Amino acid sequence: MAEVLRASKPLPRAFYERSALLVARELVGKVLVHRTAFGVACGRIVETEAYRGPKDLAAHTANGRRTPRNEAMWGEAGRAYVFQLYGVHWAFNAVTGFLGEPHAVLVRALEPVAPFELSEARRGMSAERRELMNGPGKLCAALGIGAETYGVDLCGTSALTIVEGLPRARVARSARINVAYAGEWAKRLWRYYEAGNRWVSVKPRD
DNA sequence: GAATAGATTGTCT
DNA sequence: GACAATCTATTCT
Repeated sequence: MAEVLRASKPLPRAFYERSALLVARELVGKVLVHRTAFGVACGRIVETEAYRGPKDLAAHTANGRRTPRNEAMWGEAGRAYVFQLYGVHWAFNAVTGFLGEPHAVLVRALEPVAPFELSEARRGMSAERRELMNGPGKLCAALGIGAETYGVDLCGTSALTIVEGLPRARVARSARINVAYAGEWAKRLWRYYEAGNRWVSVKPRD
């Protein structure tokens, strides 16, 4: 896998300049990579969710809301939208669509990819554990994603990128997680995950 | 494996 | 002041 990563280039901007639903589906199987002074940590994307403001009431950009926090969602596709919730956990999104279209894809779970050392140290557990990066907050902790990566360009030479991954199994879909407040929008099947993958966060009940 | 409760703080109204 | 695109420990089956 390490060789695969070295040979892989970041996904081009054109990849992100499409419907969030399409990008969410196609991100499954790709590999998220973060290089820092401490080393490299990465994971294969196995679960995503699409957020499509201003109509989508589950999105931070619902009803055209635009604040310092969600500014990145209004910007260029292919950049990172990182936010903190519950004051402690970080979550990572890839901005999608065209300029002025505040859409993004939340990465909800990763399958560990070697080298594991840095992720294991950051999470204080072995890569054998299902909990290493099977949730939005957990994967950000494992990869060291935080305030410093806000708005970073995923398509350039940044420390944070997404590269072509390994073949994937069937991609299944379900309703998004923890967005009950969005009413009818919460029922949309905008969560995508690799069928049968043990690293998916919440067990699908489809 | 599944369900439940409590933690905890930045962000926006 | 209310709430949040969550996590962890705990308590069950």
